[in-house]
Amino acid sequence: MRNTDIARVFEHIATMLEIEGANPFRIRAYREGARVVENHPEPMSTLAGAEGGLDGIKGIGKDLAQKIRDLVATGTTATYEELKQKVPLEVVGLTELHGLGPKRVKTLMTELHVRNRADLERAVHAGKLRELPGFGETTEQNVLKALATADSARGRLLLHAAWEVARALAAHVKAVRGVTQAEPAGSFRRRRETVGDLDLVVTGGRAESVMDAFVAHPDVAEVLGRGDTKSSVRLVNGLQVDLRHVPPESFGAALLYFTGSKAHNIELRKLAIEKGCSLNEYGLTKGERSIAGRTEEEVYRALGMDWIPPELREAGDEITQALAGTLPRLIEVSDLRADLHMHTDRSDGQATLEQMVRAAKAAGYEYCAITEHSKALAMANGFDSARVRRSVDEIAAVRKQVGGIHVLHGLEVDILGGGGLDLDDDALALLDWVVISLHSRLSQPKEEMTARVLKALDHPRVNAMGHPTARRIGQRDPVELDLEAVFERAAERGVAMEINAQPDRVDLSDVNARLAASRGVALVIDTDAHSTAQLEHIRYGVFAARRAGLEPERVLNTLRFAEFERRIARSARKGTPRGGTTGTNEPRTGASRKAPGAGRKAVSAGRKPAAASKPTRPRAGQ
DNA sequence: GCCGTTTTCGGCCCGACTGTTTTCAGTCG
Repeated sequence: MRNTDIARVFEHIATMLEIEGANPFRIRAYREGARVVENHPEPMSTLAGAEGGLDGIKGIGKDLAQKIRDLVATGTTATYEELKQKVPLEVVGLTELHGLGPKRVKTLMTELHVRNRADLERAVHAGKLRELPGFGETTEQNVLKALATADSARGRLLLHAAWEVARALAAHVKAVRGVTQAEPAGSFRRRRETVGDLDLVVTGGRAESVMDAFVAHPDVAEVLGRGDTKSSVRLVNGLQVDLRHVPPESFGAALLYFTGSKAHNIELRKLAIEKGCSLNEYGLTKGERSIAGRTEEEVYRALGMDWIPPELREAGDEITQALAGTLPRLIEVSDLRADLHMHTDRSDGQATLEQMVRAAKAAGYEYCAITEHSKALAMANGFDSARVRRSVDEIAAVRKQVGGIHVLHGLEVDILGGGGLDLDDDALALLDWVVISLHSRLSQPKEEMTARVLKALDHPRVNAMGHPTARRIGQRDPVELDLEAVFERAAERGVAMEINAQPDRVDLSDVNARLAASRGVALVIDTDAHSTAQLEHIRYGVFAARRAGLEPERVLNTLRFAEFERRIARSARKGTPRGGTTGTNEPRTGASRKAPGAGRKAVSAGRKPAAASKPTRPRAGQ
């Protein structure tokens, strides 16, 4: 059982207790336990086996430790089983719908005998919700909307939820004697933000041994089918996985075929036909003669084009580009030199300031920005101006404690309802890096929301906008916002747009990031990490950027620190309105592109961080 | 249920917003 699985059980227990009306602090303890487990760098399954392995983990006491041991050993725990009798899991799932919390779900259960989604849908459509105490017509409409939103993501899993298990399965199968290659294909390989199912393409070894190993994997909950070349299973997390065993001479063609997208494949087959060939999952053939199929490169080459990264295979313009040899050099995680959005336990993060900075350094970054919340998020311990002033010294101290990485004193400032910023100008002037974000009043009508964001972008101290559409995949739609207008203004003002890498945000999305780049907007890719473990989520931001076709030059935090400092200082001078040209956002070619990542680890060796000896922000006073 | 503890139980982040009310409950973050 993985940490994420254990965390999910604790989350479920918390919600069940909430519906039952249990002691709120007991509920919180389970929630906290879930968070701690999910973000813990070591697997609970290992720790549970070792004597005292679970001791001293903050948030995990005697009781939860025992439950973790139960879960690891038996897959469940008594409390969970008992609660499931009273509150079915399907009912727990209903609380994930926006606008439905434990109290209303409890009412639905007792008053209307709602036991699952289907019951709820029937009740909503029959107009029964509005009659319930605490409900009304608006709430009924909101539930209807929430059901529709959830529908679009139904049956699909966040890429992050499939990530570990897909890689583990591939490695598991690869370990079978004789197997030479095992690759997850499908939308997983194209790095879409959610995946419906997983296709695993395998070659080498005896098919029978491969199938044996596959269905025996500990994460397999159910075997749906098993044949000579194909088997299907359902995993404990609900994901369906199909494995196909193919001969080595077909591996590339099969990988290509099962990676898709369907539209991309159709375009390729058309091209093959133009050349008098035929393309299918077994290979590219001309009459009886096999032309290519062993590798993807071989197939693409035979069709007269460059190999296309899976992220681009959506039948946009990638085939034209591949034929012309003009595919972009897509950004990679190793191109990034900074993470510019992260929280510590000073606001609502879990790690201390020092731990977070050390983790960023360990991730190989040359610089980073610590960006706590502002005071509008009271529950998150948001900073007011006095707290920001105290923070100046704290940041200075951590720069001394942890050498070898430049630490920017940042803040994630709330955009208030009218477009004002949740921090006064004097305090803003103390910051090196200002990210502005929407966290409240997310249902404003489009015109109001657009005006609000445009006003915020106009503030001269703003460097970037965090998770610009505030969506939560499968849970909350993006805000109503005229993105064209927002990108235009951002380009004018030199404000970067963030690709937030939280797996359930990925915001900007690939599509919107592409639009932003086409309008000359600079992008930043950040994790918004609330723990050191979440720094790894950066990959999901990079995936979106790759799907958007972004080259490293488009992304601000690929710049070396000195260049980055110059860039944000230049943006600061653009504070007063001027005839907007996007020219200053054009990529600087050359310098940043050479030897990606080469300088990162080297920097920590000797160079003293400039920021450490200069606590005031570089652009202050300009 | 966890933590801290001046060891055995008291305290545990709460403000904004919405939609329901007619003074506040529920939800969100």
